[in-house]
Amino acid sequence: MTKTNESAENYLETILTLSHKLPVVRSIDIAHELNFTKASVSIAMKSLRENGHIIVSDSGYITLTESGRHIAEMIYERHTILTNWLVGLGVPHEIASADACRMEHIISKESIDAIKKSISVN
Amino acid sequence: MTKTNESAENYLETILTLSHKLPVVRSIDIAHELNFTKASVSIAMKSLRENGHIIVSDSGYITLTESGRHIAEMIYERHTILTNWLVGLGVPHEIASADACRMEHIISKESIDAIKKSISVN
DNA sequence: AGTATAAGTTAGTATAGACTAACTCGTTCT
DNA sequence: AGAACGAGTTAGTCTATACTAACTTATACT
Repeated sequence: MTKTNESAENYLETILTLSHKLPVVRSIDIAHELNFTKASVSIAMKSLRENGHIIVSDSGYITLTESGRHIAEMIYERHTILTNWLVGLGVPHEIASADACRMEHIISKESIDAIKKSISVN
Repeated sequence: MTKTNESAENYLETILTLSHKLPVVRSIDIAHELNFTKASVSIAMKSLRENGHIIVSDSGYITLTESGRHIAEMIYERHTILTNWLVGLGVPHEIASADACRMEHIISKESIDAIKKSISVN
């Protein structure tokens, strides 16, 4: 249930953010958002389903489970922290966000906490 | 010649740092340093050789070419910047260095420059 | 000389994560 | 009814990277 690769984290985060933008989230929406093929998303959703991170309704509507939401929110928070911090250093938002998207999966809890603290101090 | 994956960058950086610690650098030294097998390093060295990033002598001594050193120094500088910056935020050195090791390959030039600038200001 | 050891190489395997092509359904439009 | 489209799935492929096992070679030691 806790097993997550970088790619799984990314999908979960995307589901979370799409759920804020769209009435329902389907595989095809994720494919469009990430510029992946339907096939790739289909396989990824199968894996997320099997690991208990999402539930897919008969109509194909995807919702996060407890564990899925937990991961998605953690990653999303990291994304926000990293983006804000880079933007604060003068990095253009577009670039900051793209960098955050890659860093959010690999940075340690210690480092992200330290960054968070340093931002709140300013 | 300019093609570098994350793994190639890592090998080149390791060759550079080992060359500061050892009289000569061999494949086996890299394997020990990175905790990879001889076989993995052998294949990686073959690829670095083919891409013109290293030269391997008859005795198996590895040296960086111009392009190899260029990449290695760039990555090493990033490593130093990121580590120092995280340590400055209160992250233990061990953890900071490990995080830097992963971030150094994926962060944009813009962001690394911004971090560098923010450190020199302090 | 003959064996042991260290280093390097090769062949074949595994995993992650994307892709294309081709198929199935179900809804919609004429 | 029948074609068309949209969404999802499956099978098979590709690349990057690491692995194990087995081989070669050269040095080194008794």
